[in-house]
Amino acid sequence: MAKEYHSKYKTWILDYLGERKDSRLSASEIHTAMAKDGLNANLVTIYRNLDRLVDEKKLNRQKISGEEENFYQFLAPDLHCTSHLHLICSKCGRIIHLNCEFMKEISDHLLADHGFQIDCQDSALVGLCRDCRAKSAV
Amino acid sequence: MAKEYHSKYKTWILDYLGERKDSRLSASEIHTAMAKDGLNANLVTIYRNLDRLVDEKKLNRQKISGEEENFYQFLAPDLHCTSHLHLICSKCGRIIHLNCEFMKEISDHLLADHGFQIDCQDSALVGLCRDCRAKSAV
DNA sequence: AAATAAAATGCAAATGATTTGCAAAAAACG
DNA sequence: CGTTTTTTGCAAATCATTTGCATTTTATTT
Repeated sequence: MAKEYHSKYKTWILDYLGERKDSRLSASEIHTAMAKDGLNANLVTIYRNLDRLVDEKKLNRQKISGEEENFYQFLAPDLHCTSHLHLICSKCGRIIHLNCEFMKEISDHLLADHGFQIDCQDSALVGLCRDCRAKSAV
Repeated sequence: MAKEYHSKYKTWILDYLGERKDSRLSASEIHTAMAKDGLNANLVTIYRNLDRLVDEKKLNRQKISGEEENFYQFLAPDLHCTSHLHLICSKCGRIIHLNCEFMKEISDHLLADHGFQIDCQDSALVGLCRDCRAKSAV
């Protein structure tokens, strides 16, 4: 008879990120957005709920070169985020889920020719998305 | 008539990482290794020299998911590190330079099919190298 | 070799993201 | 309601990294 507690903050975070599957937000960005929505949690509470959600594998935590903060990203079973790579735009933060047949070629090649077994969850390809490339090519 | 100062610490760091092109070390690892070699610099000095070397594009600074520290990697023009991806073993830290023809296929595909222009310098594929995979498959 | 200028160093303290200890508030369940 | 367990907030700790500043080292010029 395990008790089922729930935190409104945790629910809010999951909903919020679930509506933004193509982006990744930092703890403080989430904190700010939540406050704008009238829900005032302590930043520590945000961190704790993010930790729980990562433990429950409902969110993914990513840190890439040049960033000082961790970023959190929605992770649902039906997104298959553990089996594909993510492209992250270094300008706007947009996430592109690399859900194409080419993905398999990459992992096969790495394994066959380099003996390397990729861990998609922790890997990320950084660069410029189409929109930001267009903007910067003024 | 720009004066040319040089720091023995900077030289030591570059030499040390230059002899370890297939690995990446953190500031404190470098600090420790340097001390073992009888050269005692303050950790702050290590940080400052690493910054300079990154500015001079002689080292690359990388941070990946799950790591709290920055890691530094030797970067020489003849290694073409800016135009290929790096595979990083999450277990032993080994770096594999993805210097193969397949690399071009990856970047071409990302650009053509996803409009994404990869920045190899900040991208890294994390996973298990051949040796660590063999060990963990006991 | 001494004087000057610029850069490199060490120390202490600041920073910024994240974590932790602890007591109080909220939720679950009998 | 009363008890138990979880969640929260606050203050303080932590950890990697950075900064301010006075001192030392180095390069270059007398």
